[in-house]
Amino acid sequence: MLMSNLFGKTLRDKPASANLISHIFLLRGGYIRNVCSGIYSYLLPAIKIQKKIEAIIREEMNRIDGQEILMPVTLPAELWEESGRLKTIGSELLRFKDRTDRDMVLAMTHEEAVVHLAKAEAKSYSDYPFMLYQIQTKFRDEPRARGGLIRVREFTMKDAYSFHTSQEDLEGYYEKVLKAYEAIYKKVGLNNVAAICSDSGMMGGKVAHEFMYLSEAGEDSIAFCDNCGYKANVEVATADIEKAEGHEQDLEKIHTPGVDTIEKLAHFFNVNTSQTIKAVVFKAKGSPKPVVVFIRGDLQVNEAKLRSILKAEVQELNDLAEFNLIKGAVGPEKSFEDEFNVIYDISLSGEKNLICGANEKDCHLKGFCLQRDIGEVAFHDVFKVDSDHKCKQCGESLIIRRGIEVGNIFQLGDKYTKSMGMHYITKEGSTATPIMGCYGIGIGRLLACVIEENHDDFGPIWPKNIAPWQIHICALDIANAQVKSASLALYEKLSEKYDVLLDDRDFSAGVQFKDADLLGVPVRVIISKRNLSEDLFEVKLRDEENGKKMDLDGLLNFLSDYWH
RNA sequence: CGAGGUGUAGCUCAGUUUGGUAGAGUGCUUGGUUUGGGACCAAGAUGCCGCAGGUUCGAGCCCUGUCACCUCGACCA
Repeated sequence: MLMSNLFGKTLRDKPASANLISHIFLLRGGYIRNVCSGIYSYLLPAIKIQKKIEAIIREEMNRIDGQEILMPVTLPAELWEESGRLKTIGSELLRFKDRTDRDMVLAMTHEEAVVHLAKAEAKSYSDYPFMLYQIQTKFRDEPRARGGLIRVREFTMKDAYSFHTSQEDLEGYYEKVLKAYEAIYKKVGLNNVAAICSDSGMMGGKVAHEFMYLSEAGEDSIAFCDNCGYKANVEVATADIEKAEGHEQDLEKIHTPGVDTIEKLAHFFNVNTSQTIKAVVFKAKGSPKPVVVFIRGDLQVNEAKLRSILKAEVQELNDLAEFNLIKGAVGPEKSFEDEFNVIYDISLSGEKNLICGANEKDCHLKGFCLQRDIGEVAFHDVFKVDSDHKCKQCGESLIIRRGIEVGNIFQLGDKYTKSMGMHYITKEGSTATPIMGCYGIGIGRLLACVIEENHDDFGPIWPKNIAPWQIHICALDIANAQVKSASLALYEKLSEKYDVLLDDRDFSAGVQFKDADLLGVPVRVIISKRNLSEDLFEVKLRDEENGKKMDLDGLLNFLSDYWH
């Protein structure tokens, strides 16, 4: 490839719309261009990298007996009706009608499509197990795109689906996928990835792992115990809060937006406001009753946990007026539970940790004992783990780190096969429902994360396996006939074995070097009058400060060694 | 959906206070001088000042509405 023919320009300035390292370099280097929020065009360098990432993924998927298929992006809404997700998924699923007024969707994931495909083929136990995967466009109408390729609305995803006749078989295969994923991240040059237990969210199912690239730029929070290895997304993480330090000493720091709420709720318990308990009120989608969560004063409510207990979307309420709480709608003859969906956090279950009420404007008092003052109740784990909490397994302090989700794997069970009526005949001749796993990797996001992990001040430093080109030749002063002929000769020679980019533009050394940095090719060969006068080529590796001079044979040996 | 911010040349941004001929740098085109970390000189091209109404003799600037984009939150395979 001649750089004079390469479509797309590098940018000198940091684009105003970008703040994240990967986003800045992707724009500055001419890898991607924005079309509208969360939707990008990919230019040649990004395509070349993406294809190499895809090749690595294909290799690993094939290794665990995956079969590549390709399903459509456009699906009839009936399929989603069957699984029930047409209703349960909100506006992130793009819906539209075709010319005959038929309801259609743009697939954001392909469980429905793959079950539709598989149920017509896999009729016998002997057809199982099998795994199908594709690398294909997904559309998710995200409420807010962010960070360049980190969070987009249209993207390429590898999604895989496995089908099994037993939970044991699924679990065994799930382990294989987990290993394959670890191999993929390692091969693309992303080392700082942790597999952690996660909330299965809208996908359903029980066991799920997220692969988190740990980075300050991350959108998720993960609780780690560096002592015993416990790790979990804060959405599902738990801790030994009885051993939390300092929650009593820190009382004055505790901020409670709902103090007003607490006071107004207090009389239902026949306690005065100096003994109230921290209460946080939520609205649950589809339920007329407000949800009241009682929790220790130094803890926050984890809305993800609450959502999974209630199996409904929740939204915190700061204004209770709309629920007639205060207007006497609840009299002493009615119990609190009649009017509210009450959740007691497990932080209230210990005798020792007597909680907290509001006596001053925005803090809690200790001295409230739930079991003594209210009576026996059931408790749920609804609190949000924080960094001063102690690991439940070993008692050491937990650390909260940020992460970007670069993949996930789920044991789906029969959620889709059952709802969509997929069956097979067992060895004994009876009918059974297969169970599924599903496994995803967002490729663009992975590419962006590789930049987050591999860059310097001047641009990305692409790992060998996914670099857009193998060798980048800088021809300094190509207007000089000697430089020109030497550059073209070397370009042709190296192109026999390698994927080479030749900067044949008559630009100053500085411009060529800056652009080369932005393209991040691992090996740079510099041809100049100065080097030619010694009959030498200069080789500079992208991740090293200084170059080395060598003759043609030395160069060829070096390259064949480097790219074995 | 909640809070905040920004829309002026391909890109980065000034100009808006106090209404009066549309600006700079960079990029682009041409010619010349240069050639080891975004060189220099000269000449050029490039704008529905996001869009729509309104006020005014006159609007990039004031008013109203609207759209888009960015950040934080909410949501998220």
